[in-house]
Amino acid sequence: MAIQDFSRSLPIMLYKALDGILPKFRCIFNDYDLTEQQWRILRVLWEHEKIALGKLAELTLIPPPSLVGIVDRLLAANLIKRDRSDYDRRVVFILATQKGKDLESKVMPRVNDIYNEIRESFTHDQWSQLVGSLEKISLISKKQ
Amino acid sequence: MAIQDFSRSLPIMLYKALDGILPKFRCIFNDYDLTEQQWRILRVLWEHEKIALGKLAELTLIPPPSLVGIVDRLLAANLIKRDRSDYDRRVVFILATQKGKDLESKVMPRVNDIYNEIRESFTHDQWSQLVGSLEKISLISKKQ
DNA sequence: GTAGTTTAATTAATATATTAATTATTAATA
DNA sequence: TATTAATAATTAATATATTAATTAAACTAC
Repeated sequence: MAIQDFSRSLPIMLYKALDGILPKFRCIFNDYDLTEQQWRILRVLWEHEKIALGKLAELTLIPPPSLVGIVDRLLAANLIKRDRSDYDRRVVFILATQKGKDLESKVMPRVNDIYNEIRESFTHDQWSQLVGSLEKISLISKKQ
Repeated sequence: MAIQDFSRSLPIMLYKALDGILPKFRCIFNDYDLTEQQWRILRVLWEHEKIALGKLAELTLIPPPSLVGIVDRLLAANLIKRDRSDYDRRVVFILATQKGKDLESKVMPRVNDIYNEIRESFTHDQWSQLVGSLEKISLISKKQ
């Protein structure tokens, strides 16, 4: 099999796709002094009143060692709270403060506009094909 | 329009896809004491005898400020050389050393095996659909 | 030919990723 | 129960990303 062009390797294509859409979102986050990772954490907290740090790492795709520092900074910005579990003292729950909750109505509409703009540039069939392929790829390292 | 599940947002799906395949490649790079970014630079140098740092940043998708430090470390490992241009003293060319060139025959076959393994889990049609969609996404921030 | 502008690389400051080790707690087992 | 093993969070060390500012060189217009 012929050696493929590096620019058409799957990792590079995925990185380039991210580079293509992230700037649009970053413009929005920037207006609220949020980094992309901070946004991801708040985004999850708007759907979960209370969530263990490990579960938060899983849903945000942020590795736990990174998460600790990001949580520290969100704490300093008074956007979230820490709350150690009474049932299992190893577990730390993360919750949004009122200030953190209030951001949802400001940020989400603008973010959804971008989501829709992207989504609408594909047909329904193209989109479900894409979603299916990406899900398949994300499972590759899971099979033994 | 209904608020979509965060886990099905395009950025998260792209990140998850990367998380699905990168571990397979990292195992290989690890055997040669290379980081993923160092590998990307060498990968490009195996196709370009001599390349300006700016062009290297473009092809590897590594931002120039990061590239400076990564190049420093590859230099320390004696895998590449710096060479300032005589025609334009602002430009710095990067070249692989013999030691850097020698890695190609060791790393590329193993990397190509993974590429092929992934590629073969898709039909030709699915793959070209995927490539087309990713290319389209990567152009989004380019249009005014 | 000089002032102003652009460009390529770099530096600086801060945030995040990666990997390994550590701490505190809980679970499991002899 | 004492010991061992497993788990959740954290720390540590290093590498990379992001954004803004800087430096040096080249270009442009006057």
